[in-house]
Amino acid sequence: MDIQQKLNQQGLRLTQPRQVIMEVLESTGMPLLPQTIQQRAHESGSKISLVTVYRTLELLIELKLVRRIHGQDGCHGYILSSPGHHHHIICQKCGRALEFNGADGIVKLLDQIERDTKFKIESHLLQLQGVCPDCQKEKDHEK
Amino acid sequence: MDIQQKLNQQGLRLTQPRQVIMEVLESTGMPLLPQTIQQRAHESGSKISLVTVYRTLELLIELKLVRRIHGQDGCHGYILSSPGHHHHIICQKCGRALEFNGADGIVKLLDQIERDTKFKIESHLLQLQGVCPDCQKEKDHEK
DNA sequence: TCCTTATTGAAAATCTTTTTCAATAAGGAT
DNA sequence: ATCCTTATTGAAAAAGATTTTCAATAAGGA
Repeated sequence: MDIQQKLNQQGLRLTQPRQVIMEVLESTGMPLLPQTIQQRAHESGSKISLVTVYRTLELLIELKLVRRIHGQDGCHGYILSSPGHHHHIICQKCGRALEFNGADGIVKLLDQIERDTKFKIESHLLQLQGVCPDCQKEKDHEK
Repeated sequence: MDIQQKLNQQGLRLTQPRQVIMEVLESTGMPLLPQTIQQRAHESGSKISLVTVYRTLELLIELKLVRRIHGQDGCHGYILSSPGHHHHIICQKCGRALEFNGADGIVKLLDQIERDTKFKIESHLLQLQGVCPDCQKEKDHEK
């Protein structure tokens, strides 16, 4: 089911701005701030109000097409997300993000924590920072 | 080394407002918003400017005495943190937070992810939500 | 092509966080 | 105990981020 259908299903419409915002997010593999999304849209020839960016992101999050990414400082970006449960690892150098699921490792970890803490775990937020393979190579060249 | 010493070490001072803010955080085991911290301080008889709350939190984070907690909505709270590396699990019912480290489970998980993604992992953000033992009991009573 | 109604954009409102600067208070020196 | 230096505070203002309002526009079914 594509986005068009997802929207129509709920009486919503696939509009120009919504398409453009999706394209901006698709063309970048990294978390973007609402401001940045607006800029990129402008650069590619579509003037979109910042208000619309906010509204669209909210919508896309509901549709599970986009996720919020948290920085240590609290400021957060938005990134396209494929369906299903997974997490993001973000490169400190180039900013690109990669999805991973690490499914069984996480399940084991959560089981262990449930035993240790006696909490019933309902949801988790896991986000990694590191250096991607490409940027590791560059680092080597510099030396 | 207590907070007094930590501060003096850097030419900083342990002031009334800083003490009060620490007390507020100590007396609650859950993440609080800056606003809420100010309110609690008022309630216990100390009028502190919101500006001071922000500044103090920033300082306490540098001193590793406090951590930021991220909500799904991006709005974040601040919570007291004991030294060392660990994470927080937050109860959805009562809001209380518990620290855990789950050290080896996490190390294994990160190793696995490094192998899978070829990223070099530098840091991670892990935060859990669930129901604490006490609130699980209450749930049973209701039934 | 028309019509209904979801959507957009501009401006204003709201909320959060940071900066500025004069007044205050911590804590070492006397 | 008192003085002095300077870190810290609070009030107001600035800056930034996000949301609301409302009239104008445009999607998509009839």
